[in-house]
Amino acid sequence: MLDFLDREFVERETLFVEVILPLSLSKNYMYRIPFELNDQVAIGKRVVVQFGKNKIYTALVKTISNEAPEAYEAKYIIDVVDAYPIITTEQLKLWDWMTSYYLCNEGDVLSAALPTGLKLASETIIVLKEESPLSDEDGVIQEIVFTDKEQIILNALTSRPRLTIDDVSALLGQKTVYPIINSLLSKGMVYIAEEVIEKYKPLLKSFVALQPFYNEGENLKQLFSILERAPKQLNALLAYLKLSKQQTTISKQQLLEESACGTGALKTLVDKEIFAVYKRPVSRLLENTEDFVLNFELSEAQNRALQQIEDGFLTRDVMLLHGVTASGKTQIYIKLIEKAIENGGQVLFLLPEIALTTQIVDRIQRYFGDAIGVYHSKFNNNERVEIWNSVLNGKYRVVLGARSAVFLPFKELKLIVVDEEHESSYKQHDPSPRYQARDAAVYLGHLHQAKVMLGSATPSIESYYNAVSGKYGLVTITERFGGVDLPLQEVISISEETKRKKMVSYFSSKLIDEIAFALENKEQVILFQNRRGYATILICGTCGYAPKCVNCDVSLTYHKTSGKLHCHYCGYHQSSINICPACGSVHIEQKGFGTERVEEELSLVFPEAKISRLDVDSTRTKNGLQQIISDFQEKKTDILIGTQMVAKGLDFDNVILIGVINADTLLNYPDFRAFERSYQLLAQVAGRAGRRGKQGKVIIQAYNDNHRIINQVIENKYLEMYNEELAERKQFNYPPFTRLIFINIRHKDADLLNVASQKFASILKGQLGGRVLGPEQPMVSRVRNYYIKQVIIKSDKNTSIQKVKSILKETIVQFQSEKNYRAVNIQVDVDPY
DNA sequence: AGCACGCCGACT
DNA sequence: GTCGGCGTGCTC
Repeated sequence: MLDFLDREFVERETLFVEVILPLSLSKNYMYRIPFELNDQVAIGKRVVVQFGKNKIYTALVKTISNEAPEAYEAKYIIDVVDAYPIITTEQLKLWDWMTSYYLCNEGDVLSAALPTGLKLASETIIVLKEESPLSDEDGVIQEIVFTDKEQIILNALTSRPRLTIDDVSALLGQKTVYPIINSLLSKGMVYIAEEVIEKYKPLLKSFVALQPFYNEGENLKQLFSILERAPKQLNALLAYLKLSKQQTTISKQQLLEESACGTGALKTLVDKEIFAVYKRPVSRLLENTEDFVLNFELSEAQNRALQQIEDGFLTRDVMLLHGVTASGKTQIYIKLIEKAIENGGQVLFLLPEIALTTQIVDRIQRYFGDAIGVYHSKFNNNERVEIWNSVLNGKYRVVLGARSAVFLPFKELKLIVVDEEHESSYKQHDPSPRYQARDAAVYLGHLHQAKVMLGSATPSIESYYNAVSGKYGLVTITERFGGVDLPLQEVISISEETKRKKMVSYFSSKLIDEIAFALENKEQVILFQNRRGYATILICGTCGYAPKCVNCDVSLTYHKTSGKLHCHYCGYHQSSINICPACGSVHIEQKGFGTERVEEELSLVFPEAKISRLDVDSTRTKNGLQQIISDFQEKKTDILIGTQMVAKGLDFDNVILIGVINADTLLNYPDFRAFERSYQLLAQVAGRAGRRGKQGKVIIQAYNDNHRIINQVIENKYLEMYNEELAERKQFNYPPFTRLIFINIRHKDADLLNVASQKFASILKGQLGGRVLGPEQPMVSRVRNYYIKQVIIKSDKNTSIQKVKSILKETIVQFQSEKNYRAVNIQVDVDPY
């Protein structure tokens, strides 16, 4: 008896879990496990918990312990969602690293990592009570008086079964709604409930099956005679029997297509209990069953590089492949991927977002068939959940993805490829976690003992430095695949051309001649202008007034397509002006120009040419991007004008000419990386020219035609650029010789912000001395009505960055504990590039 | 994030 | 006066 009780006691151990909630909270919360769920709870599973007064969330179990928290009584978890953990221990380690490295909350990481479909949250709904209490228990009719607002809600509830808090707020046109809802609640007219929304819905498809009874030969024979006088139904039966020889399950859709019997006949068959229709969840993901093995041979240079990479991986975990544009890096990746999956491993292939919509994905997908998954923002929730599960259960051996793919639940990761590793889109700027996916990938590789392959034609200074200094291995390819020559590159001085009156609009005579020549030969052209919109700003020629955004400290950009002035920071727009609102003058001038204007001017010069535009504005609509790209690929367009989007991993085979309309704006950007970025962008743009057998041509127009960066691009001198940049970085204490942390301090009140940021900087300086710079006014000092000040920490290599971060964290806590500054928003951006 | 509570200005 | 906006604090 005692024995039994003892065992019972052990089994009924009181357990507590620490969970991560999908909210930006600075700490995790503890819940108690009810005994009956003890053996269902596990680390990495989701649990349903109540947080606060009535909100329900799914949270993720991080740790389990048998120690009760002392300071408070823990709430019970409500339920366990998953049968198996959906998060691996490696993922939890990656999250921990990200939380401490980028100084963010664990909830931020969780929110970024999990597809929305795996996050549940409840919503408060208001429902009308069936029995309205217009009489009390004694049957006495009571007069209940409603206010107008209460009446509005009651009326709405007669036509709609339920209202959300937002609905009520919209209905009343006011923000504070709880007093009214509470009043209705106390009058007994409504009740409120928390509805948990399951965001992921499996796709159900209808299948058809013959009732088992007719599987007997005799019965089936009889069935034929029964259906003799119903030809359509007989057709359906025949079609079914035919299909069932080839496959085990037959969908309703398939049967209808095969037999052309119509839904009516099928329904009759179901009613007669000859057929049964049932629903089953199916995958939304396209099955790539075609076995499309494309065989290709590596060139000698590629083989050499591959060998060097494999040798390098024997002693190093990270290799950098520096291969000129069109040197065939993708084929090398494919060989590496092949070997990794042959050894039973999984592979993560990171690409910039835009490149995921195109050829490279196609190429790799054809090669690896249905073992490959693609993960990026184009997919909806449901699809993302299915991809997640396919990675988790090991169905996907290879995943191509944008930066967020580092969060997928790999179990046997053996190789990570980061293509175009220099791309700035690997860095997430907003919201937190402000992580750099390339760096996270290196850490992820470390966690899985996987090899990491970074590749680029124009490596970032940091990565190249890591390679040169021996932290990474380095492999270089200097020749293009198939021996295609690098494009002929030429710089045109805009000032010279202007002086000689040879500019037609924004185009030099040389550029115009080359475009004309290309069009005559039915070749394609890309023009690059790194500004969107029509005119950069409008300015009054009389008084100098320029329209500015009402929410941000920037001038508005004129967009001709919409006929409006747009703010590129907050999305604000207003109608354009013909008369200066300050002085009444009609002399409004347009300064600067963007892609829209280039498009318009070019169509005047080449009215016959088919021109399209690739920028954020033209790709905003769904499929807009895909459409523009495929039209260009299929040669439906002759000339493509684009912002830097055209440089990001897009491959076009028939482009013979690239024109850079104005290289100066890039070079003049006030940032220590401006030259590096300019080199990368120009070299990448230039690399799009002449990829299939033909030598391409690149024309760069600039006022600063003698700029060293332009010369280095033209002469393809990456190393020279690297060395000069590195010397500059060393001299002025920039990465890779120091580490940067940006601290953006924001508040709606400019004066308070000034005081607060001064105070914050001085506390920090007290701890970190000269490593702290600022506060300074950033280039754009107000966005969405928040004023911004920036404090920068520049920490040299001899200082422990871990120490700096913990001091920073403490300083923020200390600063925020002061009442006046509690509302001041502080955002930390570690490695802000 | 979202909800309660408490303070304060602007109107029936 | 009272309604509604807004700032502040808390959630295991």
